[in-house]
Amino acid sequence: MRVALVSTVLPINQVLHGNCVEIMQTLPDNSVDLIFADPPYNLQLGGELHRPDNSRVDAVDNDWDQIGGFDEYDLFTCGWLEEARRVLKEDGALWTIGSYHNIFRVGTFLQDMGFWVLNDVIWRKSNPMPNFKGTRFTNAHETLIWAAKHKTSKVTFNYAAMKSLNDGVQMRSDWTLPICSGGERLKAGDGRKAHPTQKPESLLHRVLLSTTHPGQIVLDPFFGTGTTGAVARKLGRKFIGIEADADYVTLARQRIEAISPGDASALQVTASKRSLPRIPFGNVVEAGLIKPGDTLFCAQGRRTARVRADGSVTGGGETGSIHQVGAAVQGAPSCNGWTFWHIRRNGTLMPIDVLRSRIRAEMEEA
Amino acid sequence: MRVALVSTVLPINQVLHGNCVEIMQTLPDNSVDLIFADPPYNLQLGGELHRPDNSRVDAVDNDWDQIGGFDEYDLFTCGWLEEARRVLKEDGALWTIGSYHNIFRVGTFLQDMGFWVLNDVIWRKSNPMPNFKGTRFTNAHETLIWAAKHKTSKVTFNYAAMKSLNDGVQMRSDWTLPICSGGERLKAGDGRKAHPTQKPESLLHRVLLSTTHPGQIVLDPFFGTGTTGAVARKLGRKFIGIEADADYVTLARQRIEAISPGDASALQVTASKRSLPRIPFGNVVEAGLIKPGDTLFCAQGRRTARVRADGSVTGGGETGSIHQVGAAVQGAPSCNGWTFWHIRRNGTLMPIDVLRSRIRAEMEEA
DNA sequence: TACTTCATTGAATCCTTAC
DNA sequence: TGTAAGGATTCAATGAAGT
Repeated sequence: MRVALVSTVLPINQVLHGNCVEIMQTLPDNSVDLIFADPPYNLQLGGELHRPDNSRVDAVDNDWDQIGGFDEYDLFTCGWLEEARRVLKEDGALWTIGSYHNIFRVGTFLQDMGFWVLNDVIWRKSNPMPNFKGTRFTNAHETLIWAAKHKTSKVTFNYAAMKSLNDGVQMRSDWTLPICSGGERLKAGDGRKAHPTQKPESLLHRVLLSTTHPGQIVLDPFFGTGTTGAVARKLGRKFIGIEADADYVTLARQRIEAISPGDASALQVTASKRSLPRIPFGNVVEAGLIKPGDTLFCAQGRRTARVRADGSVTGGGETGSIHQVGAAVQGAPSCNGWTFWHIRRNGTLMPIDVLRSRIRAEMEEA
Repeated sequence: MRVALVSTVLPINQVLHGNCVEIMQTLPDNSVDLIFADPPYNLQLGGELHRPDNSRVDAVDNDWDQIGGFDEYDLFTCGWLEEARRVLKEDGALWTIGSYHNIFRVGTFLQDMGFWVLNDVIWRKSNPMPNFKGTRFTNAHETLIWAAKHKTSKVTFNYAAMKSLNDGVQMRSDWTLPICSGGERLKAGDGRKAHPTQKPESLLHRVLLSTTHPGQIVLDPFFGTGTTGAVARKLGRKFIGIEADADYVTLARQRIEAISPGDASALQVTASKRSLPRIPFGNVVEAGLIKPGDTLFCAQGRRTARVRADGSVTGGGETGSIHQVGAAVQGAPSCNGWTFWHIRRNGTLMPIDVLRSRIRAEMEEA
């Protein structure tokens, strides 16, 4: 048995040729930010599944063998998932994709291992292959699972960017995207499709844009012809690809080589407000934008509070922060004082958040 | 231990009160044509959740949904699935529904027991509850599994009826249907919803219409307030309902009693209006038709904006949607960005609406 | 009556940082 | 580790109330 040598230098932006479990064994613990895994679906095993002794798993087509088939598939799934989990950073997350042939099993093992499911996401194919025999519903979707390494992991989620990508409404758990075809579909030398299940770049675009920051490292243990790497390069993310098939490795390397990496300025996305620097309300008073003794109003002008020199306010018999008093006067469990309270300027009410924005802008100029 | 007495007469069109496993034990082998099961999802909710307007979300906090950890839930799942399988005819099929909390486990056990998955079907909710805290994708769907008792079972599938229901094109594995609300939603005496997870009749309509013939017997072991029975009666199918909660049993009996059987015409109201699908500008970026960093021009070429990876654009000192920035650079109150903005292709300017049309065309090709 | 506005609500594993 | 505090966060449908 081969002894894995753990490297200290990550093979960034490389396509590694070999068995994904063995190669992941050479990577250190807690080292990648995201994993995207598109494992074999246990449909056409295509020689990609092997038993621990390296004998090939034969295709099976009766009930008894089918259950045996699940056993083999389950072993295979646990194998790569365990290594993937070890390599993943504590605040990292994993995406995997599959169909009803395999996704229930992958999802169950994920949960049993302690991964924390954040969403299951449906890729609705706008142009799926029909069911030619008319015996079932058109199999028009695949299922992705987005899961954190732990329940407590602080994963990356670019909420505002997703909302922006969806014309200003919250992105849903079902994504309608066309399958990979046309010029995007890689062809082999004989003009036929190079890979049977090449994923569309639009799918990876959404995965990487939503759950990574530029510069973060994405590991794809079933790299195929390198869609993950191609999109990572376009979006300024780093990747590590692992692929067992030598032809695919060659194709993927050529494909990624030909892509000009996205420049940083074009990769700016809508930032979430949570990531902006925190401004205490006292700074607004200190800056003279509001004076001690000034009155704050709610949007309707019916509730009021009085500003004090230290940035606390008094209203409804309470004294405290703008948030605490805002919550108190409404009898609400919480309140964002920045948007709740207003000041009167030129006869109209203006949210005090405008003043915070002014201070933030001044900080930018410095 | 209680000894189950197996009856030879099926309790057709009855709502049985009790534990579903114990009651199924009184039913003979191979006796029902279809099973529809909506088991507890075992949601593990934290504390209270409030909407941005500070109103409290009325969550599912019923005892019956708290099964325990994965181990207990798995035992529970195996228990009802085994009995369900025994009671099912050899050519019968089972539907079950769930979310990512439980569906992977149910699906895995189904497969392990020898059920043969025919489709997983996605119920896309047209009006789901949003993710109020902006921490994940809107959980906008639930997953159904349709599985035959055996791989070789000759199950009922009304292909033509489904095609007709879908305006003459093959029914897909994703179904867009609204959640249960309005007059259909059963209310308790206090005017609040009687059951936290009542399913829409449109969903059961599609399930029963697609996979049963009139006169066949449908068993629902988690009957709740009886949606399965109500739709079965409307569609001329027979049902057996089992429900552990006495209040739900009473409500279900009243509900079904009030339905005139075979009155299917009342259900023909869910026909979908076909309007042009809304395409967010972000889809054009994801599809690679425009790249992050590309420049948009107005028709005269004098105003420009720069495209970002999340589908927002920057121009005239503003960042936002194509519509917002289009309005800003003109100093106009509003703007249709699809017709205002152009891209340069082969030396000429072309409205970006052309790219939207291209995406719509791909979606139509299905 | 027609239209607008506002309040309500739905299977939800729903915050983050500093002390 | 827990606690306290700042402050970020919603879409579609229904129905009642107001104009």
